[in-house]
Amino acid sequence: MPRPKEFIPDEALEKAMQVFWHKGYEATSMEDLLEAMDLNRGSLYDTFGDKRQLFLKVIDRYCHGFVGEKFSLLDQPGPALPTLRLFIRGMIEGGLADPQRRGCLIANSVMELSPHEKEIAGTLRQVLKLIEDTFFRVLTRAKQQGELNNGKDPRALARFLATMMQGTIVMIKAGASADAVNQTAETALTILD
Amino acid sequence: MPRPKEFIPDEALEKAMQVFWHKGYEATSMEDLLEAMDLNRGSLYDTFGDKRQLFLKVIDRYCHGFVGEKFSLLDQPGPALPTLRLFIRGMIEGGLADPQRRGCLIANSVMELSPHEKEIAGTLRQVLKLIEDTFFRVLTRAKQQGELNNGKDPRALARFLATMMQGTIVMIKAGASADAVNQTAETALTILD
DNA sequence: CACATATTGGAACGATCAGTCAGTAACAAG
DNA sequence: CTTGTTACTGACTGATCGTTCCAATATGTG
Repeated sequence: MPRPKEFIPDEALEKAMQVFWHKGYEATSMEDLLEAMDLNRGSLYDTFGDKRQLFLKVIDRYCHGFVGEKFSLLDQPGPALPTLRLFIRGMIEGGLADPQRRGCLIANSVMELSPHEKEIAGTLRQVLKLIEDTFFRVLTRAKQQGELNNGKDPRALARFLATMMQGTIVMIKAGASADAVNQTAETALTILD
Repeated sequence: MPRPKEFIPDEALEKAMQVFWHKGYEATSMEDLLEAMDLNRGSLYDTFGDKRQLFLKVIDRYCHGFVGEKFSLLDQPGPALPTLRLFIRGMIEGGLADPQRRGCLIANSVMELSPHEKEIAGTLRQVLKLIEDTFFRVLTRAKQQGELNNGKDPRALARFLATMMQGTIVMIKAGASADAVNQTAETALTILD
């Protein structure tokens, strides 16, 4: 009996994500979102709540969709360490290829909001934990398969890789050259040897 | 003959820096700045120009004062590598000790503004280059003094350390535990062995 | 003491902010 | 067709944004 929506919520959420990713939370106005999502105020507020709630939904989508999809590659059986290396190089290549240098929505949001928005900060911390844990699993598997030196600590390495990724994102956003970023990544990866 | 200013510009700039550091550029209002700097609109605009110009002055101050001061320790004669290790550990300890977890004004600004504000982005890139070059000098010195393995590349390591620092700042802002951050730092430092 | 000058305090500007709401439109069930 | 339920529309709110402007004020010099 209700009148059907004239938009697909998930598609609208995708558009909202692009805007937040590109401009950041504060710098994104509801006007921006309405235009990008191609719907009107009432529909937006009815469907997604206010700006913060919408943003939380966007973060959730980014986490489960974008991040989850990419990182699930690491949990597939087969050689662990080479896959991990390829994954990290691919991640960096992707970041460098973006002409807008938007970096990573998670890192952007941590830097902009974590100190002030406790609820959002909690969500973001969970995502980072998820990333660390994925690295941990693949490193543990690498160790079991004899690909990783037995003296190495998978937890420490997982944290190291996660931190390194975030640092690389900062450098990419700062405008570092592809050469410098790649050299840094290769330097970091030597720690797995 | 003119009436003297009732405030010390440099002190006011210091206050402005604290606000920008804590809240970020967009989220800081002129109202916030007026209150913190304890002066009135006319004086602020006459002395520092508009918000962006004030921010550039703040960045400049942060770079020459805060960053310059700390990093100059690395250029002093004596043992290079141990000094570098102490420096990095001290940097991280300082970041963790800040109850507000403000991170680093440079990194914060890169993440918030670099993609959109070309002028500010240029200034920030210069500061990061300055940091990388300081690491490069100390590593080169370490190599000359036989403290660093001859096979190591000072430029690559300098970039690595700079990137690692930025990543650590992200993690600190994200609310990572001191243990995790310290473990990560120690893992990263093994690359100097 | 008075002049010249820069600072000061605050009113006011238009623009934009996030969010609200009453009125209209569209669908499905009875 | 009527009715109930939801979605869309767009004008509107009060607050806040960065910025401008000016009269009042306070100072050091002649």
